[in-house]
Amino acid sequence: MRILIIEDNADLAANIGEFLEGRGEIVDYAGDGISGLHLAVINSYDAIVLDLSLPGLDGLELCRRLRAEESRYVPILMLTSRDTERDKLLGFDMGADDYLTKPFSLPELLARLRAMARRAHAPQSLLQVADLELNLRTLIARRGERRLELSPIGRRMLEKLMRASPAVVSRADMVNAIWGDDPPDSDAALRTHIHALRAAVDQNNPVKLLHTMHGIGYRLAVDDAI
Amino acid sequence: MRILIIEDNADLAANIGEFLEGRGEIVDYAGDGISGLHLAVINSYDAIVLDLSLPGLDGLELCRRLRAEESRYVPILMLTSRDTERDKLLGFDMGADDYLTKPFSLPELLARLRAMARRAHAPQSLLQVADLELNLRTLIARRGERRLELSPIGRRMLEKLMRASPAVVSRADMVNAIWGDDPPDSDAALRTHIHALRAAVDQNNPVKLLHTMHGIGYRLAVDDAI
DNA sequence: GTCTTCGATGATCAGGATGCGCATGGATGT
DNA sequence: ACATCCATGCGCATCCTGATCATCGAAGAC
Repeated sequence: MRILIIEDNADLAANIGEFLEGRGEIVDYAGDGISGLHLAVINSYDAIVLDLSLPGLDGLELCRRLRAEESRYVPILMLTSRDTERDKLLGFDMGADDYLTKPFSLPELLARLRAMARRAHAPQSLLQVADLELNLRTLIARRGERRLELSPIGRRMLEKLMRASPAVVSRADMVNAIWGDDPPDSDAALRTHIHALRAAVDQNNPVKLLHTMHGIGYRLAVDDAI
Repeated sequence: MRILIIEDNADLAANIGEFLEGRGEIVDYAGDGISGLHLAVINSYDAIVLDLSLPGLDGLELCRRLRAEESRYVPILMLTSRDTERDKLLGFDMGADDYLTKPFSLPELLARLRAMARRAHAPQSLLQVADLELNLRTLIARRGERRLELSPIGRRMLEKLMRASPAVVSRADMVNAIWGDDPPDSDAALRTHIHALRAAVDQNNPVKLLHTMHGIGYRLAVDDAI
């Protein structure tokens, strides 16, 4: 998952971030509301951790503005300092999906983030394209009866491609989905991973699913599909 | 937006309704399938929230009957109680546009409703001229049943021509559409690409679509059209 | 009306640029 | 030690371009 942390307490943000990164998530940070909103609009996150009290633009206002955007829906988990704040929040209900009162345990934070993200994708928690399927809960991918061995990056690429299918995923979108703001220097890395993914998906199968759109990107679909 | 909620659980319906009204939406209620279907046919909603399990007429059946109507298409979001129910749904696919498994977050429900409504009014991503079509999402072009092999520049030229059809696209416009501010030195490049595009589109077909307007530009249309 | 003329366009091809697949080895973290 | 990731280098495929020659069409001369 790609997660945005909006939190002005640098120590807390670092704590959360290190923990999440240790569990294989990709984390971006924002120290204030303005830059947080900006990042949230620019990029596409699977979930946002948002502190209620922020300098500049507070959590409630940020939430409201983000929901006002007609763009993609992003699950938001709000952090509050005291129970009283939280109760007040529930009355207001500015559009957060879940709440957590400090102090909290990091494993619980992660669990809630995953639950939110899973619900957000609920109808598609089993992605299917032709005889290829990816279970987002177990993270197991299959092509027919054969189970595919994928690296974490390979899985994310596959997920991105399957969600977009049968549309094309541009190289830029793919790079952004995998590495976010910090892509590797050359684009050779993407080529290498595509190569590995293609080997996993299409090897030993006459029906090819992963197609290259020269100069544009990649596309996952049965060849003659629309 | 005007939204219809068909849900027999009065508490849940009230919850959803209050939330949506708090966000400025207009909400109608139905407590069972029969009255829900009636309301849906009489009025014109931007979206419908439909519980799968209903007394009298269940969600699937209601969905089917509503789709059988020759009237306006209404986006339907189906609520299901358990993942198992949802899996069954995916198999049946009775025409709902989206699914949400209880429990769900209200902001997400709203986001999905808005997304559905927006999608219902989405700009056409399939361009058509006679039996020629170009899918802008998959970037696949067809002439009848035959699939066309196009280069990136060929695709952009075709898109430009199809959008303009049946009007003429001047050479200057075409050059600008493809290369922008940095056109090639000679106009030979454009001629070459037009040649390639003509070969792809009109070869082996008595009905020619790509016409040259001498001294003006190019035009994509059936010969005898205006 | 017909012919002539010349600029505009079509057809074709080869060289060069670019994009991409693929194999390999080193770097990194666990 | 192992998996994973990423950079390098090579070779192939595709694409783009410019050159050249053939053809077409509009406009004026007769």
